[in-house]
Amino acid sequence: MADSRGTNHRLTTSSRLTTSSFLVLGFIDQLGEASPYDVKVEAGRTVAPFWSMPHAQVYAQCDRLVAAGLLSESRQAGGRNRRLLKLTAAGKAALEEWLADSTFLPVEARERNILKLWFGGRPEVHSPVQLDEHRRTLTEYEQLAESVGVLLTRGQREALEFGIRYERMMIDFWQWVEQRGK
Amino acid sequence: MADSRGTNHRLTTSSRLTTSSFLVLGFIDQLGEASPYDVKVEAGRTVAPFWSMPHAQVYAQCDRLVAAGLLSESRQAGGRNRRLLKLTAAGKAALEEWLADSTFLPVEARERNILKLWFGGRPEVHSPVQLDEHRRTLTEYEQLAESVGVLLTRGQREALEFGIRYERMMIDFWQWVEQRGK
DNA sequence: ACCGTCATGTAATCGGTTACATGATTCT
DNA sequence: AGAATCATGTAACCGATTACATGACGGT
Repeated sequence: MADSRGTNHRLTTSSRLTTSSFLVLGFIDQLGEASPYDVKVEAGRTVAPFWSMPHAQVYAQCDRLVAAGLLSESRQAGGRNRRLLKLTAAGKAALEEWLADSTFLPVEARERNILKLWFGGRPEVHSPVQLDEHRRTLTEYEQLAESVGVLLTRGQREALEFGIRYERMMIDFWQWVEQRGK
Repeated sequence: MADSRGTNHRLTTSSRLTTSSFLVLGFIDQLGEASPYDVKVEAGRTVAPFWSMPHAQVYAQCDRLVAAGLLSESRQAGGRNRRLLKLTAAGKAALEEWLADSTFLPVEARERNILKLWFGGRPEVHSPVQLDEHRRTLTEYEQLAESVGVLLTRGQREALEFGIRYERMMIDFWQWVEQRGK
């Protein structure tokens, strides 16, 4: 919702760099050279649980970033005429600046089911479903950590750790909610 | 960002009820009768850390909800000509349905600073700032729980508990990040 | 030759954000 | 009387979502 709140990175006179922009920059940086499709696939494979982006948005961001001179574009000669994107010097600089910016941006939890509790939703209706799902997700993350954990970069492992801790916290929370109902 | 993902509550042919809609409905239900301004103030005072809404959005939602017949509107005779809004039967029904809907909607954490770790941001740049802020917020929440805890409704206390647990989790997480750097 | 999915977009729409604006109270 | 803030909006813009559309490639 409120992606433009907080620090503003100006793109053009009218446009701003959003977190989605930096996602795209970040992936193209990691991949060296990539098509919008590559970015979409990579994003879906990895950070989707934290920050998802429909593919239309990836294409839109690529257009904007090329227009702003943060990405360079070359067409693959034959075949599917893919757009091959690379970071320009300016793009690299913008990404580095973003990565180094430690400004605290308060995150709104946006847990709808907790809002429902606030407004009088019945815990016993919600907690079983929530518990099931969070337990499932936790298992998934823990298996990931066990199987491919050592292959991850430091930052990737840290992000996964966050996911695991988040799920554990949610499980504890919903158990607590359930418990105090008795 | 993606508020319309997941269960869709249809408002008119073209429009949907979003979480913001139910926030407005929920507050007007709690207050009995309220002006958009009352909703804005109440939202800012209470759920803002979980789900904030700029006042322009509150007014827009009120308009939509009145148009959809979920709110009834009457003008205060003298004075500031305030709009007094009440839930209609349909509005009450829509709110109840939402509250009872336990569908699990995966929440994207959208913690930008964790995304930065993913893309190679330096932990030692981020963790001190994050730790400071999360500790501050935790203290705030804990004091709230201590001072007004008993006055809260069950659901409000649960939401606050979530906030406390979230902050604790974040503090533990960033400490873990800091620790493993050594 | 056909079919699925790969890959790449476009169009329409909408909710949300930002910024501007203004009359009504209340306080000093 | 003047200032501050209360209360209520409007307008413009924009990013994001949803849905539609289509050529290219790989396997059978």
